[in-house]
Amino acid sequence: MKYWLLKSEPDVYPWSKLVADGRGKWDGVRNHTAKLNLQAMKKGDRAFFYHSNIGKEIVGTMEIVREAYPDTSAEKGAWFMVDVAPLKEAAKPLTLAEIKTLPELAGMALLKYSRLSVQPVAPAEWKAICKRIGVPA
DNA sequence: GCCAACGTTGGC
DNA sequence: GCCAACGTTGGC
Repeated sequence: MKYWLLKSEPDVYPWSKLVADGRGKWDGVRNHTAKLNLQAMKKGDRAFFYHSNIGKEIVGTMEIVREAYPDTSAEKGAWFMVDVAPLKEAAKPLTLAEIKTLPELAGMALLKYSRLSVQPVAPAEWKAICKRIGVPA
């Protein structure tokens, strides 16, 4: 199983909406590196939901429930989307500011490639973050 | 094929 | 609101 981090601006698509819907389509990704990550996802992989811009924190965990398929929001070209379902809400969200202070998370893609909206998370990082936010790894 | 200009993302 | 990072576009 692989681990990922997906970013969304909460005023566009917040965690609360995903929870209310029970399942969501992760579309609109228009960056090639992010696209490759979407295509590498397997059903059953896990991902963090990160609120960018507002909040700047990891707010919950998700499961990939449908592997990459053509993005229905794309006018042309081969962009892809996946479907996700919420797993656990963070008992205590982990902010970007906190992530920067933790040595075990210093290598995160989130810090190095701040603009990448779909990025991989190392297993050790996944475990450390789950512990911090109070959800089962 | 190079590179300057420009647009977008996202943190501050 | 500003700015850094970085991807894309277009002139040459």
